[in-house]
Amino acid sequence: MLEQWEAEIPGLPVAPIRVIARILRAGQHLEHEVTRGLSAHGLGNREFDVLSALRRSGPPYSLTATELRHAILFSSGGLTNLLVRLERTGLVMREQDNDDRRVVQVVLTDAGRELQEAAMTLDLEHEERLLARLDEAQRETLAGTLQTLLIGFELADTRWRPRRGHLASRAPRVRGRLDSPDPAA
Amino acid sequence: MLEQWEAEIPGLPVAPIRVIARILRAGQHLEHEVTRGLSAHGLGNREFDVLSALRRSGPPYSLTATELRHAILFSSGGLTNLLVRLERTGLVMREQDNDDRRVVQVVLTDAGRELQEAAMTLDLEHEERLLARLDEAQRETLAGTLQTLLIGFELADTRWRPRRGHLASRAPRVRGRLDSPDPAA
DNA sequence: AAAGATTGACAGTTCAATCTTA
DNA sequence: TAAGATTGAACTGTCAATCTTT
Repeated sequence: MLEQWEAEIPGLPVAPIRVIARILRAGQHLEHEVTRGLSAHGLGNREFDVLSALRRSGPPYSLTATELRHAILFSSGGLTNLLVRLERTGLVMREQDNDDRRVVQVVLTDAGRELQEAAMTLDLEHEERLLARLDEAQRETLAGTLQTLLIGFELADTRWRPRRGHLASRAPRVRGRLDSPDPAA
Repeated sequence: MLEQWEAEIPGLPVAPIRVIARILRAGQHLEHEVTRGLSAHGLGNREFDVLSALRRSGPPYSLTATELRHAILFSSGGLTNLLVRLERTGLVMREQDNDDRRVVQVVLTDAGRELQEAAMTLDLEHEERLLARLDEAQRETLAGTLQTLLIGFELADTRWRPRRGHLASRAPRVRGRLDSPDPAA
């Protein structure tokens, strides 16, 4: 492809294509593969992302709709639809926040937690296979470089940037929620 | 995120997430950015991909629908719709192949070629800015590793694999087309 | 005013079924 | 029989407008 451009339009600054087009194309393949794996559980990619975000947030497995939007880079309306679907299948519940009645708390149900864990187990094996061609050093470097890229994107992109914390909250606690009874502590 | 998983489910083999989730997320950001840039020309991501594939194939700027499907990883029906849109706006033309009347040849019009070149100029500048945080060595390594990943995907995925050539034709010629008059040679 | 969520109109994608040609 | 392309149904996503709450 790069050879084609060089032959057609010599001197074209095609360098960024090598990185960006490949990320996009790899992303397409990966998304397709992951989706295929999840379909065994009747889940879509986005549904799984929501369940996973809730699961890893720890008890009480609850996040606000806005937090979820940032976690999965989704539009406001799109998330509402997603949550409606998940609620209809009994995987999450939506409830109004008592402190600020504008916000919706999304809570993972037991069924949702079980499904997420089953799906994740298979998904991780699948992902491991997809990376088979890379050795440990390559994965390490790749992960690091992507991290650098991502930090730039998330800082620059005003669309998804929350006002407080989120990316900045890499300090002590896993996720500082104020109202968690946190019975497991 | 990895810290959250480790805290919630110790020992979970989350390693692949570092790579795969980041590729997916970076892909989302990049797709969004590229789309934003192209919208100035009234083009979508996929439309631009089609025009670009045609442009870089060289004179006579013509590919079959199936070749385009592989170039942009698209479903059969999706491509038809895409081509209808592009034809309606006068950027490509579809014509039946004379040798095999099942196949459709897609030809870039002059207007399509001009629009592609204008859009690409801006897009490359934009992409360059998106990579600003990476130095030359990082880009080089990243491109190489992604290449390794992609080769694995494209070999394994029966969905998009053409019967002859395509990826396998990394030998002498850029793209071995049999019927090109190739006046530029 | 401004933020959070929802709604409805709209566009784009995939999938399965179909048609034509090899 | 099979391959290439098209069609139509169903789904999913974005966007702009709206409603409620702060």
